Amino acid sequence: MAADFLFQVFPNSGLPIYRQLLDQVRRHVVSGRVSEGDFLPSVRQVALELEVNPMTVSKAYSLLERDGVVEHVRGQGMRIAPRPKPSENGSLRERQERLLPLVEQVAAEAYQLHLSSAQVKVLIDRVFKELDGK
Amino acid sequence: MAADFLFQVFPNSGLPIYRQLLDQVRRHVVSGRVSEGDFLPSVRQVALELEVNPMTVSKAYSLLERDGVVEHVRGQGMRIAPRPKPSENGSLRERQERLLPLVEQVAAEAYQLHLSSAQVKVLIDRVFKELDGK
DNA sequence: CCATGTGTATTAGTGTAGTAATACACAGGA
DNA sequence: TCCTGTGTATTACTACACTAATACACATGG
Repeated sequence: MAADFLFQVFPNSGLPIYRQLLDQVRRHVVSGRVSEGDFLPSVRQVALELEVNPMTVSKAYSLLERDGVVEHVRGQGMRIAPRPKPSENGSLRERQERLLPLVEQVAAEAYQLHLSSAQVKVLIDRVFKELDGK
Repeated sequence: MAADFLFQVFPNSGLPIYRQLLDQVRRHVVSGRVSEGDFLPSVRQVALELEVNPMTVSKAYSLLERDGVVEHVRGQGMRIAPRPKPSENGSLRERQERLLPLVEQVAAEAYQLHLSSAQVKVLIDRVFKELDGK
């Protein structure tokens, strides 16, 4: 599948390495670059390629497992997990509540930037279209 | 004006004290609890009331000043700054770009939660209405 | 000019997040 | 069984975030 490598890190970016990896996997998932059932490159493989410690990669993978994005298969590695059905994730209302804090942060920042709710919604559409497109 | 005190901190909440204060000021501003020209309680006043170090309060105030939320008036304290005109904050496009990273984060999380862009936009409306209402 | 009010520069102490080195447990194929 | 491949528990080091104690600069009103 992926011809070139999935990861890239900037050690001096301020953002911790394990978090950079974690975010990149998430993005690869939503963008469809990796799909349910695919295996991520092994901890040591990533560690060698990026010249970081295996434990750092492991930390990213473990957190992804905790969040249900990947699943650990003994002796084989980390596999992209099936996306849970909506019902297993709580009711619509519960899921919206879970997203609320982030949305509040968006609203607060939008206020400072003099952006109306309509203008924010334009952004939402744009970003969602990006994701679906790929 | 404010009959009771503006601030409240939970030292063991995990969130640093200075950030709790900072966020509360921001919320007071967008909610209209404090308005342009109002003075915030002095560093020492807050420090006494909340039993924290004055420097901790000062840190929150300084960051708010850096972000243009308040302005330092020598000998008098921190005053809520006039909200900058949209034009001084960059073009519409620039301001939207500034908000983009947060929106992308929302989209990623919404994906995991099986929330459509329409469902996210409902949330946006709800939160914005909250703010305008006050 | 002194007393009292602002906020803050400087310095230091403490906890913890991030990273790394090592050794281990488990799975699968030769 | 042994070899090699998974991921990880444990431990330790280091940098930095957070907080605090102190002393200072500036403004204002008596």
